Amino acid sequence: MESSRTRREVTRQKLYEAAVTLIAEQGFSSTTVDEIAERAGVAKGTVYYNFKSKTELFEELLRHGVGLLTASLQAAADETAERGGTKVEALDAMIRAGLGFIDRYPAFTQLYVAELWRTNRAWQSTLLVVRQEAVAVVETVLRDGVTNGELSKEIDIPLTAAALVGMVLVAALDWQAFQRERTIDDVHSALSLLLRGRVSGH
Amino acid sequence: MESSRTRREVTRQKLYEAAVTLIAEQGFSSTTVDEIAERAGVAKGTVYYNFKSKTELFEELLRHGVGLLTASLQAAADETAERGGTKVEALDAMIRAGLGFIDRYPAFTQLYVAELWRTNRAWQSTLLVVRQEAVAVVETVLRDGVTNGELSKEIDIPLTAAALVGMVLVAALDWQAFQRERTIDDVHSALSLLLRGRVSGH
DNA sequence: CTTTTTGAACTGACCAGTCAGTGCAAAAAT
DNA sequence: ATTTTTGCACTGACTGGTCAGTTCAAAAAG
Repeated sequence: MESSRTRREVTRQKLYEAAVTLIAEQGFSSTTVDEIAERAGVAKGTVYYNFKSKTELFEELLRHGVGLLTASLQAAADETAERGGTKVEALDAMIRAGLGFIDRYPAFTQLYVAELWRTNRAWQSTLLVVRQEAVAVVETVLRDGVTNGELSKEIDIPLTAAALVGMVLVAALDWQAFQRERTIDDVHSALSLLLRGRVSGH
Repeated sequence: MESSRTRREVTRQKLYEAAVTLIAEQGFSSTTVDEIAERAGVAKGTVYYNFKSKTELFEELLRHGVGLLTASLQAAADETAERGGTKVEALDAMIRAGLGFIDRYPAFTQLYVAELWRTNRAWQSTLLVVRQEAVAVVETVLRDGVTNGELSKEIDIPLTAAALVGMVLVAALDWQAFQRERTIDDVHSALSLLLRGRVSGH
């Protein structure tokens, strides 16, 4: 049972990995279950032994991926706080963590962005929950920064959080897709400059 | 002849409008040609009379939409220049124009973002061209700002342009999807603050 | 002995694209 | 003035193929 959970775990992981790249490339509907099974090196029957349906496989994939992202953002924020860093430093660390995540799981990010704002989809409610968890991490840091006077009281927390997340997401996807020659540090510096307001002026 | 060209034009426009919302909601593959035809109030054959294929309809839709966006960004930049405004003001005006566009065509924006970073798709090359046109407008303003000393020489133009576009896109889509009660001015102020570096400090 | 996986065959719904035919308005012929 | 022709725009039933999901007996893993 202990060992069987492991075997099952391994198969599920292989299926996640196969599904995430295929769906990122082609979208959910034009990715077939046969393709996923083949890429994972597993029989089609196994997919249905492990997941109720193609949709359920996808929903669990979303939960799994956003869980990793949220944990990584939270860890970056916590480390900065422990070191006694400022909130801007925490945001900076979170940008870096976000970039690291996207670098490690570009397909997942792509797929997440592609699905996030769609309405009328089976997994809409799953996405809503999962998005809220991720955005909440950023919002909390912003709120703390305003409370302790480090950040301007004028900022609109939910909108600024969304804008920051968007800035990182889009810059990173663009980097992956169109500007491969850049290093993660290049991207991080560009975003850091924007965050710290050093674009205009000097 | 005059009237027949108009009739075709009207039908195509109806098909664009039907396709854009359906594809934004459901994605390209799970939107059927029958649905598009029904929503447009025409027969399925009419779709194929007007477009070679479902894919071609979609590609022309992309060209059409991004054309509108690019024109609107360019107009904002030009107006600011004519008034003798600064480059930061021009960027600010472009943010506003971008938000206006997204407000007017939310479905199009959604669909554009969902498709932009997908690889291995039939319309990849169309998207590449069309994206470049839009980003180039922002890059030009940034470049001019650096040249005339108004913007920091340290900024990385392509990455900063991508980040700015991303900030606007994601904040606006989030506004449309999750924060409907906000006005366009709220969103604009939040983004303007970020652009002008007034988030940290005062 | 139980859990998990295999693989192949099958079903039934669904869908992109086709095509023979309709309607109609303007041009040409009478 | 009336009839005939032309061709554009559109129609919708039909086809050939695809794919999610099922079934199951047998094998492998533990």
